[in-house]
Amino acid sequence: MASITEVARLAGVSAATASRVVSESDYPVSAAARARVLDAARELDYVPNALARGLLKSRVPVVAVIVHDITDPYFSEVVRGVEDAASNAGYLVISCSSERDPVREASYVRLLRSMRAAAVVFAGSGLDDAAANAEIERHLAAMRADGAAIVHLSPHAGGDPEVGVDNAAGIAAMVVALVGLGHRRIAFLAGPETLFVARERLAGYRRGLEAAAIAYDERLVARTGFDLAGGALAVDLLRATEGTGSVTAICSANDLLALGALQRLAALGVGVPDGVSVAGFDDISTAALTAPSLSTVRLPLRELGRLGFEQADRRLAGEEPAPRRLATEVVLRASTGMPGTGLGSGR
Amino acid sequence: MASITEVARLAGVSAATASRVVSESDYPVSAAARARVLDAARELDYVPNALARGLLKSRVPVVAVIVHDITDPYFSEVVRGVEDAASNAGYLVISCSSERDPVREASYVRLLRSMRAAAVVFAGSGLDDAAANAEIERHLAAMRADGAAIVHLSPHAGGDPEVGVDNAAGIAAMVVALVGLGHRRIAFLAGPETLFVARERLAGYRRGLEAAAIAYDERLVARTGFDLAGGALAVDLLRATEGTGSVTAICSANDLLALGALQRLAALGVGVPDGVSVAGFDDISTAALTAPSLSTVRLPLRELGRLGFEQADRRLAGEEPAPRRLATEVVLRASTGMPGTGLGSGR
DNA sequence: TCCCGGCCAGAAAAGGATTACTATCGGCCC
DNA sequence: GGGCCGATAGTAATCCTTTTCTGGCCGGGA
Repeated sequence: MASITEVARLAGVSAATASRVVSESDYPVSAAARARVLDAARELDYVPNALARGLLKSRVPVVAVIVHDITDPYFSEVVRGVEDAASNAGYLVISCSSERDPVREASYVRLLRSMRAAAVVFAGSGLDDAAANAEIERHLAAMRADGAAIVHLSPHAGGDPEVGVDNAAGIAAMVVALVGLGHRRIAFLAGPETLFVARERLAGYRRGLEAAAIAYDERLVARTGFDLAGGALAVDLLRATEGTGSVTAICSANDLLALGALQRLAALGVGVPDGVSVAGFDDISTAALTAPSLSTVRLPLRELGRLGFEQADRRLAGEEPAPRRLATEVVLRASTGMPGTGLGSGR
Repeated sequence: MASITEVARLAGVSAATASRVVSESDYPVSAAARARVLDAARELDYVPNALARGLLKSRVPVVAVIVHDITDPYFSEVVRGVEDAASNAGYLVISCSSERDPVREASYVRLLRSMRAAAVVFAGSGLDDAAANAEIERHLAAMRADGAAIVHLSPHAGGDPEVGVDNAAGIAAMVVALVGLGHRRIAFLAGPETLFVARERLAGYRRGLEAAAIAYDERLVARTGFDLAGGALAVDLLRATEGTGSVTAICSANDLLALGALQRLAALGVGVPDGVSVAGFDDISTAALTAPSLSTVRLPLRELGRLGFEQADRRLAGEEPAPRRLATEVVLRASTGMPGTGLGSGR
């Protein structure tokens, strides 16, 4: 591969001049020299070495997105949003699936630090795990000191996200919508307690109940993993609990839980929504494809990613942009309806 | 951020010695010096600069995956497979959504070249677009000459993939399975003609018909985009064609097409499978979640990604691994059954 | 005529790590 | 005792680009 030196030699100028031309510096270069350099660069198929450049600038045009799992439609959508904005700005996007494993996450962040990534966007919620967060925070501090931008899209140990959605308000709105349909016994699939975002959503559930003057009943809250399997398990847990037969609606902290519940309910012969109504949260692309199609709360995921990059970009430019909070929207599809026969029905 | 020089100074040794310790070279270093260097590195929170290292080695521990769209479950699954294998080997994964736009793809490859990515894995099928492929090929040639590994997981302009599946055999097997259920009039949603993989799958459809001694009928083949919208459109196209009312099964070149068809058929009031049977291809995670759940051909997508990285890794190690072909498997779910009332039924 | 400012070109240093090469020292063989 | 070898340590070159600094040259003002 040709280097700037070879381009300079072919063009009959110094490396400095060649560099000024190809990197579009505003240092003045005569038109003649400029043309010769451009010709030489084309001739040699010159592509600048981003590593050499990065070594000097202590930053390489790469933004990383830390997700829990790239195959989760929630995260792939966010990553796509980051990528749309980032590629316009000439950045590449690294995606890291941490599987919610703090050790993996830490080793990713270390690698990103060693690569001098310009920015790190944390798409997933942080975990409440002090020991693990310590190492991550050490790396992040070093990166920040070095000029990198760190952006969170979900609540985390360090506080609120720079760009995010109002999770509590979103869930509360769904609870209110369910109440509007006539439901009074509404269960909640809460996901894991260690996840900050899950806590916010649980708080939203409580707030929604409060707004409807319905008493909070701990027995109606199922805490499981944040995925399909967790949703199925939650249904079983709920049904095994005393006093849940009269539940007519299940509100979920995310779509995957709701989808898992849907599958399990179908297997159990509980109709949806004529037995129980089921609502999700996130509006991942699959939600509209299931049968019955899933009522949920739409999060502008791609937009979230786009704004996440934009926030990072402005930070890199030395600005101090204000935090952003995006609006959510309740989307009622076929999985919710008037109160039915209840969770206790079916086989 | 501390450099190796500072570590060396604190340890009271030369940079060379410090480097030999932290990079685990097999050059002999006394136990005493080694311990002092390790202590100093820990003390200074030293993390080697991957750019400096990469500048020297002309390669950075990054593997890129070129996909059409990371939000397509097919691709996110493949990317995840690459990542699983790559992160074990200490690599980061860059994903690039080209949107099947050759210009975008070319600019991504250029960026990867400038970054000295160690490997590029093309997850999606190539497009038959000579002009666009020329620039890409120029960059790839330079990267290969520089020691990078290029791996394709789908057929492309340059020929067969290094790791891939037998698309034709997979589709043919599904056609045979449909024939086994009693179908004789089987339509095919082919996707775009310009996509190499779509051509292979169409060939598989013809081969399957041939095996069942059914004449190929061009009117039963719908060529559209490779996504949900394409599937819906294909149903409309088919229904607008003379002589398709008797079609009892729709075989699709990928799951997204089949899912789009499913949605459209539901809207049209054509039952599945009692009106027509619908079959997909790929077995993306959504396929099992729809209603009716989608019969399809399972591709080991994650495994494909894993092996793609492994192939790249072995190439980087100087080996010349043999191409791999992975087996596919017909998965019959609820969207297929005995021949029904036909595509012409419904509203 | 002399000096100064503007324009442009180039030399050289810096950024961080690796490695080929050189150097030192103790010990061993003849 | 001289020469040589093995084990370590260090020096310096190298990867490629950017940028600061120096300097040449030309035109214009005093």
